[in-house]
Amino acid sequence: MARKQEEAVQQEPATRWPVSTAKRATIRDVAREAGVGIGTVSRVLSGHAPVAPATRARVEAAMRKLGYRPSRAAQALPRRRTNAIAVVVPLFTRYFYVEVLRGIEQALAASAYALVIYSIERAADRDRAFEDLVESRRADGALVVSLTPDSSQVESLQSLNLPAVLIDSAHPALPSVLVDHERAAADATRHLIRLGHRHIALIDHQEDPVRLESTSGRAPGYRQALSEAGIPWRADYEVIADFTPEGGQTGLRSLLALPEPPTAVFVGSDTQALGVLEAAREAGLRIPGDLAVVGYNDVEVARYVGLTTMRVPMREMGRRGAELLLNALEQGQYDPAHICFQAELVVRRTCGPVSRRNDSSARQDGLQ
Amino acid sequence: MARKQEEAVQQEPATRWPVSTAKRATIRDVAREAGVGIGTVSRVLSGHAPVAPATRARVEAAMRKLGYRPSRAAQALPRRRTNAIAVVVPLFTRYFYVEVLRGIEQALAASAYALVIYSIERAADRDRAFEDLVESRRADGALVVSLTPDSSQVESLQSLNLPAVLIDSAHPALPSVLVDHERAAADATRHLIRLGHRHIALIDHQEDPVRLESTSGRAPGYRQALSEAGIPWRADYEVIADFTPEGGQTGLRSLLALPEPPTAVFVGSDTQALGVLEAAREAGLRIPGDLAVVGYNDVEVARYVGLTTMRVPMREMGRRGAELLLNALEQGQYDPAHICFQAELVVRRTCGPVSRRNDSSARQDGLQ
DNA sequence: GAGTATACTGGAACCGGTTCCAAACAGCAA
DNA sequence: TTGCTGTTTGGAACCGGTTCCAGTATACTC
Repeated sequence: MARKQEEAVQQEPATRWPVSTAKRATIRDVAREAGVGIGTVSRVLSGHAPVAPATRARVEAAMRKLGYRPSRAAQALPRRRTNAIAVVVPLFTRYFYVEVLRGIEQALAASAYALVIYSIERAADRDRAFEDLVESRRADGALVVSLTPDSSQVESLQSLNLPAVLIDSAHPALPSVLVDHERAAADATRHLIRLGHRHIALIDHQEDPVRLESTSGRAPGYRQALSEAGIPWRADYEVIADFTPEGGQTGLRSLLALPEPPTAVFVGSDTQALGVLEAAREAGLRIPGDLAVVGYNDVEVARYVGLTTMRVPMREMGRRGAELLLNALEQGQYDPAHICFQAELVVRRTCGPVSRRNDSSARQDGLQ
Repeated sequence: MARKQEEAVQQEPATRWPVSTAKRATIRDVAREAGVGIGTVSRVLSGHAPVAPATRARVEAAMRKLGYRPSRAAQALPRRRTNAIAVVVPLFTRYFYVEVLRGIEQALAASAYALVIYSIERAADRDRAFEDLVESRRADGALVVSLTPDSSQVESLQSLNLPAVLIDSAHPALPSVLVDHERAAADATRHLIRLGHRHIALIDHQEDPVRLESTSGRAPGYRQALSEAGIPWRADYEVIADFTPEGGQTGLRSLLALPEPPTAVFVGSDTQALGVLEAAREAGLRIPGDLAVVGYNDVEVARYVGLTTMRVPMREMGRRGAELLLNALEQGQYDPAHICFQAELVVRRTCGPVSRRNDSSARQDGLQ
C-alpha cells in the first residue's frame, strides 16, 4: 500500500508581512538629506555627468544613510527602456528548449538585462504572449524560440520598435538562428547508408502543437539521402510517433512487425530514440548488430547511453541569438544575419555495419 | 575528418529597424481623440469606476483607431507594482530545477504575473541576484529555489515589503515548501534493508556550489535507517561524487574495488544513478541480481530505464510555492505555512532481494 | 579688471499612467 | 422652481526617476 505523497502543513504563528511600513527613500529624500538638488543625485547615480568629488561623497553618504535604492520602474519610464529581454519559448520541459534557454542565460548573464519568460504550452498561449509582450512593452527586445510569428505580429513588433530574434525558426523580416534540419537528417541517413544499410526507417515526431508551420525538415532530408543512394522510399518505413520514449518504443514495435523490418532507424529525437533502444532490447535485437540507431539532438543522456546521434548545438544557438539581440539593442539596428548552424554526427555505439556478413564495408569511426 | 559545426552567415540587405518612427499613442492622445478627459480613459482601461456606455464606446473606438496600448512601465509607477514575479534558481540545467520552474510556470500561467528569472551559477551570482531583486523592485514577489537567503537578505526583503517564498530550502521568517530529504533517504534505505540487503552503500553528490548550507539530509537518513536495522555504518560505503552520470560511474567503481563490495546502493540523484547502472553493466554485474540500485528524484528517464527511485514531487513543489506567493500578494499577508512534501518510493526493476539464495524474503511489489 | 570658457549645480518639465477631488449634470421630491 | 441625491466626468497632482536649461562659481586669458 503505497503511501501517497501527502503534504504536512505545519501551522505557525501568522507571519504578517508589514503591510505598509517603511516608505522607500526617493531621490528627493536623498537630495534633501545631502543638501543638493535632485539633478545632482541623479548625476551621481548615472555617473554620466560631472559631479564635484565632495558633493558626490555627500550624496553617497546620504544614499547609504537612507538605504536608498533607485526604482527600476521609475527609471524605465523616462529612459524608455526596461532593461529586460523577453523569451518566448514553447514546452518548457523539453531538453532542447531548456538548453537553448541556458545558452540565452549565459549570454545575458554578463549584461544588465533581466530575463522574462513567456512559456507557451498551447497554441492559444502563443498569441497571448505576443500580445502581452508587444502591448505592454515589458521588455526591450524578444527572443522567440521555435515559434514563427505571423505577419501581423511581426508588424506590431516593428511598428513598436521592438527588436526580435528568432531561434530555430525563420521569418524574412527578422534575424534568425537556425539549424539545417534537412541537411542534418540527410547526413544521419547517409551515415547509415555508408554503413551498408538499405532498409532504413524513420521515426519522427509530430510538430510541436504550438508551432503552426511544420518545418522540421527531417523527413525531406531522410528522403533525399535515400534517393541519392538509389534506395527506394517506402511509406511503411516512415513512422510518426509521440515525442516520448514510449512513442519511440511503439514506433519501433510497429516497424518490427513489418514483413521486412528495417536494419537501421533514424529517429527524429533522442527522447524517442531511448524508447527505440528499449523496444529493441525487449525484442531481443542486438544493437548495433541487428539494428542500427541514430538519434537527433544529442541530449545529455545520449552520451551516456552510447547513442549515436546528430548533435544540435542547442546552447550555442541560444547564446548566438541572445548576442544578436543584444547587438541590436546596443546599435539600434539589426545585425541582418540569418545564422545557420550545422548539426554534427556523433558516432557512439548504437550503429554499425549492416550485419556480420559484410563487416568490412565500413568502420565505426573515421566515417565522417 | 569530422566537419566542425561551422556557422554559415548569410548576409542580407541591412534590416534597419526604424529607429524612432511611430511614437506610441498615450492616454492623452486617446483622450483628445475621444473628446474626453484622461481620467475617463483610465477608467475605461481599468474598468473599476463607472463610465457611461456611450462614453466608453467612444473611448474604445479611439483606442482602436490609434492602436493604443497602455505601457506597463508607466502603470507600474503609480500602481506600485510590476505584475512580475522573480524566481531565483540555481543551476538552470538540472532536471530538478527545470521541473520546479515548470510547476511555477503552471501556477503563474493563469495569473497576470510575468516570470522573471534570475539564474545563479556561482555563489557570487547569488548575492548579485538578491541585490538586484531587492534593490530594483523589479518584481512584486520572489520565489527562491534551493537557496537560503542570509539574515540580512531576509531583512531587506521584509523591510522592502517584498514577499518571498522558499522552495526546497527553509528560513524561520519565510514560508517554505520542502521535501523531507532525510526521511526519503531513510525510506529508500529501509526498502533495501527489507529486501534483505546488509551491505548498502550511499553515493551522493556534494551540495550545490551555490548553496551555502548543506541540508541535503540524504546521508543522515541513510545512516539512521542503517542504525535502526542494527547494520553498522561503514565509512568506505559512503561516497561523494560529481553530480553527473560519470560521477556515479566512478563512484560505483570505487565501491566495487572494495574488499567487500556492497550488494545495494542508494544513489542521491537519478543522474548519478544512471552512471551507476552503466558501471555495473560494464563490470558484468546483473541488476538487480548482483546489485540493487535506488535512485533519487524520479527524473523523466528513470521510468524508462526502469530505475527504482524516490519520487520527489518537483513540479508540485513549484506549483505550491507559487500559489503561496500569489496568495501572499493577494492577501497582503503570508500564508504562514511550511509545507513539507514526502518523497514516494517508486519500485521499478533495479532492485530485488539480496541474492538468489533468499529470494523468498521479499517481493518486488507490495513492499511499501 | 573685464571677458570668457569651464566645472558644477538646482530644479522645472517630462515620461505615461493612476487617483482623487470638485464640478457638471440628471432625476426626483417638495 | 428649488434642493438634494447620485452618477459621470475633467484634470491637477502624483508616482520616482531623467533631462535639459539656466545660473553660479571658479579659472584662465589678455
